[in-house]
Amino acid sequence: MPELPEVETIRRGLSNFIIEKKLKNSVILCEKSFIGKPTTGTVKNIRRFGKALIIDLDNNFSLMVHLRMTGQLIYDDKTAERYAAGHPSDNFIANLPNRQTRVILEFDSGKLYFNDQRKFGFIKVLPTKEIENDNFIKKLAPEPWKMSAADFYKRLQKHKNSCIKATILDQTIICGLGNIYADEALFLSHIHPARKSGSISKTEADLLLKSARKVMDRSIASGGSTMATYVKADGTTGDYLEKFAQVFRREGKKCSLCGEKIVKIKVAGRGTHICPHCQELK
DNA sequence: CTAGGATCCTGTCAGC
DNA sequence: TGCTGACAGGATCCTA
Repeated sequence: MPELPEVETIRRGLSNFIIEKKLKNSVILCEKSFIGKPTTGTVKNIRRFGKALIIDLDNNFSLMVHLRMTGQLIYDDKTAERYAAGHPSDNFIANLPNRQTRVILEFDSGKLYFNDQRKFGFIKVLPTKEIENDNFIKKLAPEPWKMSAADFYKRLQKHKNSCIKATILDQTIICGLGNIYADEALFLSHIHPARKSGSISKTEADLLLKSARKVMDRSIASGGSTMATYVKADGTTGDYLEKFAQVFRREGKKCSLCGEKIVKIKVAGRGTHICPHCQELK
């Protein structure tokens, strides 16, 4: 579920609450959701690699958190408001723990709940120095801001027989986009998601890269695409979908550019939203 | 090596 | 009401 902007939003938000707090105990309610040996230590830093969140402790170990499709992190300190971010669903955070709570990280003050309906996500403990050698982390491609147009074009050519949407969803080709921002970036670029990557011109690749940066920049600036069902202690409410999304989950509504109806199709095995007029399948 | 589909898991919703 | 299949903001594994 959460894509790069959501994870970045979580990183920033959570930093306000758990930096310098001591992790004292890990309650593992679902074995599958916790990889490695539980550890204790004080939180020194929170980093992000693509959609993965890294919580560095002062004992040379780090917690890697990947929310995958339905993960949520909710920090609850009885003395403060609750901070919740991740997969949008209010019933997840109504009572804690609840039946979707997989792990509880207990700090010297407050608890961080890891909820995950589908159990695809995980928290993994590993030595801090090995984070960048982790199988998932080390394969990640650069994020759009760090990739040149020429490099991006070259990567598309390498996967010329895949459809462009599948290509930009592959984190080893370009890192950070998920289903929302892939659809939005392709719409802004007037590119049909089912086109072969090899058919994308240099000009189109350049526009697509810029669009990817743009949709994610906007989302980060508005606190992610999280819906207003969140309880956020810092007062922010992610509203990218309401404010900026042009196609995602807007099937049946009018395209903001031409007025034609947005339709939902299936591309690369994923629900995909397009304006059939603005995004022609050449 | 690439490309496409199945798969992990739980929950919800549309349609019969 | 009860059942069934499709689908879900991700990534990996298996096959050809």
